[in-house]
Amino acid sequence: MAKSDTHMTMRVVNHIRGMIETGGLQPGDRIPPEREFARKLRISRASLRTGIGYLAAMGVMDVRHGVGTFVADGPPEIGKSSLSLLGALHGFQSWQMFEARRILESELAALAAERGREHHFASLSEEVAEMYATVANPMDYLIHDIRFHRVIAQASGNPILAALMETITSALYDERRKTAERSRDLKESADLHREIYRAIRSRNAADARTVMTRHLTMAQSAQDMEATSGEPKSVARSRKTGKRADEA
Amino acid sequence: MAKSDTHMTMRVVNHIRGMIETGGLQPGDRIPPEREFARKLRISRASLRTGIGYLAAMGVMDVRHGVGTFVADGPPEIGKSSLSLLGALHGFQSWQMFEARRILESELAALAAERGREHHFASLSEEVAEMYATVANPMDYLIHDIRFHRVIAQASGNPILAALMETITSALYDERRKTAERSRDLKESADLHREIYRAIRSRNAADARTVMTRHLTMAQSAQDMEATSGEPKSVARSRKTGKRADEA
DNA sequence: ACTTCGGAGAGGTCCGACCACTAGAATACA
DNA sequence: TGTATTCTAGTGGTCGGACCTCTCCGAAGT
Repeated sequence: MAKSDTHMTMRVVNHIRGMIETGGLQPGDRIPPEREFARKLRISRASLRTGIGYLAAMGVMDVRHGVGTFVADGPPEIGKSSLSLLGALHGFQSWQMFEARRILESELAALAAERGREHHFASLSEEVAEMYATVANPMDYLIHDIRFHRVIAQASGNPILAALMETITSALYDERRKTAERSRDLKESADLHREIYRAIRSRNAADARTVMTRHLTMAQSAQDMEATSGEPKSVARSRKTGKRADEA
Repeated sequence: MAKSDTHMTMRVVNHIRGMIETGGLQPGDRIPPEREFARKLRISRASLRTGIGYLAAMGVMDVRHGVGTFVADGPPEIGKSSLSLLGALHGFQSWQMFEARRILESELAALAAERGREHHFASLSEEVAEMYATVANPMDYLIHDIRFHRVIAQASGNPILAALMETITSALYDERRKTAERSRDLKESADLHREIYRAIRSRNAADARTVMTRHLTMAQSAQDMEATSGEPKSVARSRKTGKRADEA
């Protein structure tokens, strides 16, 4: 994991990495134009672009056509776009994604109960109110649902876990974004969110974790039911060998 | 997340994605040589390469100089090399990584207790034995330590969580790979691993989770102590604004 | 002021040549 | 015969330089 010499790609990556680690490059900053930067690093523009592409794929750089290349701003993203690809490749099952989400979010809720601040609680309260107000409109409801969970992730005080959650949930939505839930379910869902909110606000970590687990378990079975009645196929496809994960 | 038309990169990515999703491309398979493939897709070799580079950065493709380009084999990797970069960029704290690891591995241990199979238990047992045998050699000990945790991840039956764990632990080792622990600590560590093993083998999920949590908490304080006595600097550097993570 | 137009500057794509690496075939040697 | 060496075809890596497209913003026109 060193190879600073060969491989132009790594040369670029390490150079920029160094600029970031020494604080010379911060989120939102712009790097020099490709032609100029390439000249400075004594490499071709093509090679420079390879390196930048690598960093952009990992969410570290943000390339904007006609504008420039910037260090990524906003919340960190860990392999956000890769999980669905990897999922198709390794045949991830839907229940595995739900399980991962359930585990992450439950702990996130517990942490939020311990470390959340007043403005987080205020946001959560507001989103819950909006959820009740939009039970008749699944599209709008979903927006507040997502925001609710996102606020909890922020309130947990752990951006790494928050990023992991973001990765999984986006892959989950990617898989089945249709799932137009019925209003009756949404009412129940809103009730659960309210319970979660109360547990967090009263700093009851154990309850927050428990209710969040219950909420996500229900959400999973709801989707499973809908999937079963529709097309009974799983995410996984037939594979050449099904035992790759068992080797050392 | 569609844009199949413009952007050559996405055209390539989506094409290969399609080949994977329809099962026409499986792990280990080789894609055509760049020149030929580019001609087939009616795009330049350069554009094809940017697309492949994107997929390679996400761990979906494996490009081997002088040999060919293959669909990634082996266990899935989610942003494995990106976390340390992202960490430097967003100022992830060491304790946050430890916390994420603790949460993931604790649940992984619990799941392993529920779903582990005989051959997993056998592997765990063997690694524990090796750990006791190498308490005097931190270098060798570490190998078995890592393998022990990896077997648990496999035994959990959830490759997604396993991949996330892999991502975090590798970033953790990346940060401080020196930490030559003392033999006395290793003996205690081995004892804890043995306890974890026993809990898992006896299918006691609660105990497995508890002991794993204890183990990782101890490991963290051990490293913290060592770090404090040495250089009292944190992973984070000074930032322009410290409130980026709080916006909607 | 407001709108429109155009140009500067940035990234995106392409071409075609050449370099570097790998694996296996062909060859030389013991 | 068996083994070591060399050669070579095939494949990814790098290069430079031409040209296209997109954004932004200021100048000109209304």
